Amino acid sequence: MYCVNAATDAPLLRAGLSHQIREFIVDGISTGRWAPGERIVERRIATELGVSQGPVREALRQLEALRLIESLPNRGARVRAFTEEDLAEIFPVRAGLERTAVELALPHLAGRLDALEAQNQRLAEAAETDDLQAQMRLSIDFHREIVEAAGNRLLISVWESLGIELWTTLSLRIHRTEIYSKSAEHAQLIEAFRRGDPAAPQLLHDHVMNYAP
Amino acid sequence: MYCVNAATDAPLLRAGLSHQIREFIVDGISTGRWAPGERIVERRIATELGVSQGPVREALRQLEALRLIESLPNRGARVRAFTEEDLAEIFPVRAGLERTAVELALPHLAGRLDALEAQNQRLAEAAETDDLQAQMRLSIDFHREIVEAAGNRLLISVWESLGIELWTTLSLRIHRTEIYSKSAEHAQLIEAFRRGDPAAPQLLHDHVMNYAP
DNA sequence: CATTGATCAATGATCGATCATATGATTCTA
DNA sequence: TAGAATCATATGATCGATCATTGATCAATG
Repeated sequence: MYCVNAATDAPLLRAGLSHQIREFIVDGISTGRWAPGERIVERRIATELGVSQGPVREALRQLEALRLIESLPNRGARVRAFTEEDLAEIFPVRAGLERTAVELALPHLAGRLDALEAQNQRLAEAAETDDLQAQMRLSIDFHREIVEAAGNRLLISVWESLGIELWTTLSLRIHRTEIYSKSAEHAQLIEAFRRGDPAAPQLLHDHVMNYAP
Repeated sequence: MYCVNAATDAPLLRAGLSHQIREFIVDGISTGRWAPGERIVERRIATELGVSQGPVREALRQLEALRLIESLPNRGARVRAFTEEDLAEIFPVRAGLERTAVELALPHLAGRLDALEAQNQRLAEAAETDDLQAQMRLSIDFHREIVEAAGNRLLISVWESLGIELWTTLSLRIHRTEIYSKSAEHAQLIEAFRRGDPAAPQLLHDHVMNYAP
């Protein structure tokens, strides 16, 4: 059993319908189909994708959690106007969370250094190519590895909820911002972790803030 | 137009149905109607409240975001088993966010000191009573005031998403944990803010961590 | 006896239709 | 004609019903 996207005829497997609808809308936003501030009408999407209103609603709620859209009771959803400011707000929060992550992880980060170095190696290799998307993903993976090393599930889930990858992608497409994925900086961080440097949390914090616009 | 809770006959206004259902479930969890680990069946609640499945689903998704329940695709939702560990995980995250908040707020926190002192005054007064719930709420309000002073909307929303009030209430009811709402400590913090003490962020961080179990 | 496959009940996921509200157009009144 | 009242339309919110997946039960098989 499957659905068909009326526009592209691409078959969509049933499992995780709202998930797929979410991807569809994200794509529509990042390609500019829906301009910032524009309304997103549940039923219109439902009709277009050949699904019903329910899954679309769920998708919109998920996008609201990612701060990609705003919605008011009885008045529907609209695409947020991502200003530079919106983007800038992410960095202090992310930096603060990752600083905490290192504080928590430092005791048992020693056993994870291999994974971090492997990660960073891949980033260094990708830096040779011009696949920005891949560089970004690898760079984020490096940070994710650290956050996971903290062993605090809430911290991970809060960090993931920032939707860093998504927002960075949008920022690339919409604001044409630069990406700096300096594996050299990451190497320095790894060294700090290795020697259990008490300044390591702050080092990572500042490293993140350096990305900020 | 209204619905009636079949159990209590309390009329529920239509507006914000999923909101009210959420409160109903939260209440059921905190009073032990649903034990930790127990399944929460969408249709059973829907029938009991005389509503349909949709709003119940939405309520459950909200509770999932608050980490009060867990749910798996096609397998429904169950009450999380809030261990001491779950509770403990909140504190480092909260402490990290509030440290960041002070870092951001410090420059323009001077103008907000009055509000903070008023807040803390109310807490001091409530400490005379034995209304723990009120003390907790006031204590949290003090911290919220600081987070809001940072002027970073994302930070606020992430901090709010921790559901500190809810979790503290549950912790009170389930684990019978103590609450320390030391307005004296808050007064010290205010002093640090007043003199723009660069250690203020860390002071708040440590203050929060002192609450941790 | 353990394993596999079929069957079935429970229930989450989805659907199509209806209800209710917000917004804008239209009419009415002073 | 300005402002209030009324109506029409679009659409979010909710409903009742159906589809599909899961997990349990149990028979058949090796």
